[in-house]
Amino acid sequence: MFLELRHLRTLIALRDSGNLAAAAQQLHQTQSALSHQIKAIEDYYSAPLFIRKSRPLRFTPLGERLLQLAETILPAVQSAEQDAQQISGASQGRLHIAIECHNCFDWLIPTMDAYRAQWSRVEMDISTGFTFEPIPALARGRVDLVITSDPLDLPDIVYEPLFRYEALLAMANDHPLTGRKYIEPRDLTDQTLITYPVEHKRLDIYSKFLDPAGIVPAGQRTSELTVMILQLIASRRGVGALPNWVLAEYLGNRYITARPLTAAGLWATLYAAVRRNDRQLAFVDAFLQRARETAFKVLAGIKPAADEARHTGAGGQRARQ
Amino acid sequence: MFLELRHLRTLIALRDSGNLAAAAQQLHQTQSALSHQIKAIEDYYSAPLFIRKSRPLRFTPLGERLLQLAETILPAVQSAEQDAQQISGASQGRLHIAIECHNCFDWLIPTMDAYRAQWSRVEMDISTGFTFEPIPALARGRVDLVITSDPLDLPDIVYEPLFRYEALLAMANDHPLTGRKYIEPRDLTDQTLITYPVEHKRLDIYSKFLDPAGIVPAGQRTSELTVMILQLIASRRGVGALPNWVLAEYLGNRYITARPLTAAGLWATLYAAVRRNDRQLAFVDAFLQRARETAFKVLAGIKPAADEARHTGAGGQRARQ
DNA sequence: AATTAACATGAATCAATTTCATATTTTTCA
DNA sequence: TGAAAAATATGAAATTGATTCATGTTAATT
Repeated sequence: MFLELRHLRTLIALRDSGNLAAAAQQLHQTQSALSHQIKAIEDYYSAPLFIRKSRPLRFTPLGERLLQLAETILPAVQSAEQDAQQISGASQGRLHIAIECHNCFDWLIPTMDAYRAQWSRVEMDISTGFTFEPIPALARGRVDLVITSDPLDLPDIVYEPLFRYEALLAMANDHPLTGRKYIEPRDLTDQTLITYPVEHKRLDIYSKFLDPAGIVPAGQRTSELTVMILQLIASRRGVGALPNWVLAEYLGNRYITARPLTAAGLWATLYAAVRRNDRQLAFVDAFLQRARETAFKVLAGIKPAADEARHTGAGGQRARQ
Repeated sequence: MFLELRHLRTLIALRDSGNLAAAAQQLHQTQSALSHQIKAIEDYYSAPLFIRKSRPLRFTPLGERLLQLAETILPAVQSAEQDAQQISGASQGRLHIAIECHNCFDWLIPTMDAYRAQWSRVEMDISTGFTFEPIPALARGRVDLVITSDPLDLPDIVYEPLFRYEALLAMANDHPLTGRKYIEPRDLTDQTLITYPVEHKRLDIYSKFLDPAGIVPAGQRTSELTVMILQLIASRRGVGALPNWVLAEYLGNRYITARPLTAAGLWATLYAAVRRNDRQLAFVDAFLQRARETAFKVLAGIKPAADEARHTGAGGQRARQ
């Protein structure tokens, strides 16, 4: 009568990821939040849930028992929630999505396909938010969900984190910079940078990497299409910063190599912005889950290669907007 | 990912008790709280959980599905929590209980027996709080739990509701007032009232029934012992106000009859007072659960007779302290 | 021993839940 | 059918609870 599902979900995440900080990230919360939460359980039982020293983290018998409960129960909850959504009539609704990222299609299309299978009565539509301001449009009800990586604070708009990604510098396989473990701003002084054709300040590689160091690359070139950018990079016309999930499938073939920007890496979070009231609707919530799930699968494929080998992105503690 | 156990517990209570207000009472919350909570679920699924018209309340398929989830899951949670308590080492602790009610033994002893079976390492003790002020003693750490029916507001002391009970006027079987459906203050002007020997203001029959009406009974007599009071009543020495749960077993034999005080009945809530910090300890929490459970069983036996036949105690909305 | 990673903690903030007070709807009964 | 009673709903305020922020402490690593 004390436990809540939230606690059980935390335990699962903790087991899956092996340490508090990583679990917190998986749940889009801070390490502190989980620490407090676990402490609450431990205080309640006056006993520890896991052994702090020792990695990979080991659970105590108490922890194991609750974990076991989580394992038996959470799937039942999930399937009940699915049934409930189905029963409640694949309730109709509208989900007009605006995207602010050129390459989100990679995971968005699969997400929408999977989503549509369950929510056939929800009317979906995508528009690219390059010709209008998506967030104000969201506030005004013109669109219902905006995918963006920089939250703009407006009343009644909330930002649900979808996943974190890392921008990597992609270059031809035989490019001199492939020798580096990671790239520093001054490495780009004599390079041509290939980007999407959007405002300067909207490109993280400028706003978070080059500009702070006062570096300007030798040349710039733009393209609307991700595949085109990759073509240009492969054919040695320049280098470009792209999200790890985009590069995932291209790193397989031997034309392109990617390196982190900065030792710590250049990380960002992708959010789904929705109106505050819509957040608590099943058909919206389900979309968010699908998106996270799809993205997770895409990213899981590249984890060992691009991510876990290095720092885990120690960065700040910020979790949501 | 939206549901919490809290929601499921509400659904079960709702099914068990057939209407919102009763469910709320069972959960020691207000009707309003449950209404809001259910609305939240319904908003989420954009579909109703139960059909409002029609009593006994009927669930929709959506409601049924979630109810089914609750039924499969909650027992698992309960047994896991029990195991967890066991594992966590039947953690030792101290539970010195002070009671402010003369007749609480009726359910307290069974409660303690059941409790001790699970929590053998918890050191228990009872003292009657008639020679000292129990709540200050609790604050000072002299005792750990106080059973009382009138909360005294102190910082760091919280009151956990155990159950509601009704004070009934007990009288000999052939007493003239047995003719009444319920008793009014002036009915007692020519009666002798038998009470426990405690302060006038601590007796609800005075503070909430006779005093407001400005009535003084013809005589008064006191006794420490519940059985003695019952003896006196049965032998026509007077009448006395006793909680419904005390009378439950004595109404069986044909010596005593009980009637509500006032058409609405004279209701009160029995609380367990604990230090704020202690509330979130498993061994304390477990005691509260046991107490409620035991009390529930005792009261269940008399429900149809003394309670449900009349008003359900429409009274206020207040749920906890 | 110094450095870094991992976890803990107190205070402040933010969000969610609950209550209070009252309105609305439904049911019952004369 | 209308009045009274019962049941449920609702908005705003208050309370409680959870999360973050900023930083401290402990454990692991080089």
